[in-house]
Amino acid sequence: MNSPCLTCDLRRKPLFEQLTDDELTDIMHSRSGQVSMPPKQDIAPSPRIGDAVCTLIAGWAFKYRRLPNGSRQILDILLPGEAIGLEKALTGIMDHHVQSLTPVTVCVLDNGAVQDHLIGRPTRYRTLIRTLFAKERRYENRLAAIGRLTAPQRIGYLMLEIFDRVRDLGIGNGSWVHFPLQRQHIADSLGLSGTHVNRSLTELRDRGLATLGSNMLVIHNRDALISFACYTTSEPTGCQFIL
Amino acid sequence: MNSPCLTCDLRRKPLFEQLTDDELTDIMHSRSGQVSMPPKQDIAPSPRIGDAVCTLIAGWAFKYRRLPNGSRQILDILLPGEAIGLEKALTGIMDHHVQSLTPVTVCVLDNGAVQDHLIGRPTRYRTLIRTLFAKERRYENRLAAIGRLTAPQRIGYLMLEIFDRVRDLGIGNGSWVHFPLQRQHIADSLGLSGTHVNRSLTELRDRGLATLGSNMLVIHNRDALISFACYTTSEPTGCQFIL
DNA sequence: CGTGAACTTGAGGCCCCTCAAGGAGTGTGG
DNA sequence: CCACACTCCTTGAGGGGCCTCAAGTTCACG
Repeated sequence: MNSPCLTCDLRRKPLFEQLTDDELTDIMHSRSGQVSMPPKQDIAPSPRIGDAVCTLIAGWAFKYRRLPNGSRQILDILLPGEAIGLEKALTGIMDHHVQSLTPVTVCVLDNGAVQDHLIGRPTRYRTLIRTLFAKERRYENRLAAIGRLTAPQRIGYLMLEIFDRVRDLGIGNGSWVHFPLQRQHIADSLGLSGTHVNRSLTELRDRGLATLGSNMLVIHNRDALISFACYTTSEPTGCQFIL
Repeated sequence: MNSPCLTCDLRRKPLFEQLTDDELTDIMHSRSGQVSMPPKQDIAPSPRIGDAVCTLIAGWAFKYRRLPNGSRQILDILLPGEAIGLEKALTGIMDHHVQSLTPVTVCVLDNGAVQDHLIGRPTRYRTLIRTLFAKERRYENRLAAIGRLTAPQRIGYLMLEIFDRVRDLGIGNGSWVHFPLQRQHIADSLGLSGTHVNRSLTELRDRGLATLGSNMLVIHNRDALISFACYTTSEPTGCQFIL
């Protein structure tokens, strides 16, 4: 039951910090199970998982918040390897929801055990801090995009950001990637309306920059799209924290 | 020359982590000096400070980025106690500028010494992580505000956020605070134009919510403004990291 | 008193929103 | 096999929020 961590392919990817045997054993012991869910389900908080920490090991999800006026703001897209609810374990606060975008599988961990895991492991602290700084940069980029770019530019920015993150994970293939976000997800990520996202997508296609087909994104001219969307290409973060 | 840290009033404020004598001595030794600058000057990177880490000990500043199309996006307002350039020391990357908003004073530290300071001090690591999570929440709030609120709502949100941060620092006084942001600063923080900020300010005043006078913000009806601006009141973060 | 920066106010226009209806694809039940 | 429902995508029309450009006003400062 606790063996999967040792043979987990995801951890081995060069994007992530490579754990020592000691660390791996410790994580394994704090693992309480594995849960799979269909798309469009709230992962956290949820009846099945509560507000425990978990690691997304397969599938896509997104972090979002709902405003008093009913609208939804998507805060981040979550890819395999990302921790869900870590802030709940470490700071006691979790003021957003996480919903699955595709079928997902998560590893559920024990909150207290995660806190204990970090104690006495300064390397892990340092990696977590680097990862948090990287996320801060991503938020800053997003802020600049939403605040200062037009709709087609924002969409181009989102495309490039996701494209690069998928590529860094090592699951990209040339100039196209799997892209399970619907129009409304893009809209809620970028402060737009669903219908206008659609119009902007045709503009991106007509300009020969990128095409969004059925769950598939093709980038026709990366350099042109980068300059069109004012994209700041981010150098790989070194190693990313993973639980 | 190195004694000021021991008598520094800023560190004693309850908002910040209280350092042990050992930690304080260590910080003192990595201090290379103190610099004062007038408003509207770039603090980092700058000829006088380079890209060294420093702590803002008096005055207001802001973090910003300039886009290829010439526009400016303000990423965050910096208040006394905030570290400048910490990401440069810990991750090697610093892709924004910091400019003074009022006359400021910063304590300049040695980059390498700051890295060494953290090693072997898990409590400081933990505080830094909590502070980074808190900043992540602030960015998420800002993202939701810019993405999903109207101009007057966004401005109300910014007012409340700054008001609360100043109050948490212990330098607020009842229902008004010093507020050195100009129209254009507000605009560049919230993805608006300077002229429209002005129009929105008159709306906030006409609604009896808040008035922005010469470098002074008065909040007339806090509860009404909170509900108008969809503000999520943030519980104090416990203790904030300070160098 | 002249100068420059910031604030204020107006006019016109565009980007994006809202509302609405139709089309395409998919799963379900008869 | 087809009708039906449901979701998502697409396209259109109209309107409003915010932008841009521009001129006038206030204020600090030399």
